[in-house]
Amino acid sequence: MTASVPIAGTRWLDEDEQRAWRAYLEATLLFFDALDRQMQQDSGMPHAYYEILVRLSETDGHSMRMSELAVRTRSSRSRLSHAIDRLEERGWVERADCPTDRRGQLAHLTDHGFAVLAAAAPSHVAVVRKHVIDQLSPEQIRQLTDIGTTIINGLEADDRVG
Amino acid sequence: MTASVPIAGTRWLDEDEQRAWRAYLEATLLFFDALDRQMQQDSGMPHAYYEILVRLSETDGHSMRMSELAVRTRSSRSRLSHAIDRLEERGWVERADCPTDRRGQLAHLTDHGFAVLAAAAPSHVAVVRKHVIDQLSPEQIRQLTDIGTTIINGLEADDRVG
DNA sequence: TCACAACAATTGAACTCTCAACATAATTGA
DNA sequence: TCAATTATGTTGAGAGTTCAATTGTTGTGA
Repeated sequence: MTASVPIAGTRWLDEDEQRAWRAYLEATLLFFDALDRQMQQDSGMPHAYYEILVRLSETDGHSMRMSELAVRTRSSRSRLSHAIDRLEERGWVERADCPTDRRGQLAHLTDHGFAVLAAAAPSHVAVVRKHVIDQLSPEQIRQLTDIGTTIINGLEADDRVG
Repeated sequence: MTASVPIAGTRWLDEDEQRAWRAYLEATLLFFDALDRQMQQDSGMPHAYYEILVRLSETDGHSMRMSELAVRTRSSRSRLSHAIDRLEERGWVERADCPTDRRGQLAHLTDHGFAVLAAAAPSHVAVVRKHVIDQLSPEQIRQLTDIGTTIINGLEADDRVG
């Protein structure tokens, strides 16, 4: 739908906006498909699972509350819960009761999980570099940081309001 | 995994690159989740289906070959085939034999499908505007276009090679 | 012309994600 | 103190995606 189909009250995208949106959309569709395919082939897990392992590996004790982990990985609680099920089946993560809140659960990265993460990391970085980072100038790296941060802030503000 | 875990031959991301990648990743995870949720609530379809209808609506005759439609929507053939199944069940799209190639199939947007698309468009544009376009300056809109286009070109070149 | 490769599209199973519903525990405030 | 509210996490069903295998068609080179 374009500006040639006017509907009262709708501000359509102008040509520049349309191009930006399509470029962002298509780049993202293509890249995330490529990323997931590569992660699946090289490391036997989807990218989302890799990010869970990364987040756990960055903490002291390689453990984190489920709710905290969901926020950090930008995941829903339900998605995380299912994902941790799969990761537990593979022995990469274990669940433990939270000592300070009986509702809580801790996700803990096992030594095996850490080894799997370490093995997966190089090819993951290689793909991100090849298709994103190394394609862009240092200036564009800064621009992408600003654009991404701005979008995140807007979405988080929106979240807090409704 | 960071530069603090050196592995021979791997070029890790430096701090600026790391920030850019995380900002892009998280903005995209948050935004596409929000977009899909909104599309599902307001229009009863995932964003990917909306894009299929848009592409069909942009052609003369509201028809396109499956393979062509797959390329334009940055979709796999399999994904598209399943998606068209669902869209056909709802009466928004119909399949027809291709007159020039007996292997081929045409996807055709029905009048009902077009009406559904027209009804869905305003709230779709509103979300894209709210969370992306209206958050960015005209300069950032240009930057995002360039960044996205660069990434697309790299991925397409990679595709042609291997 | 014919065998063989490449192309177009589909299929079904396995997997991931979403959504709503649920169970349990902590917190709030009257 | 205790009922109502809020928070944490899980579950199962339904929906979408992926991957490999399959069918049928077209193109190519000997």
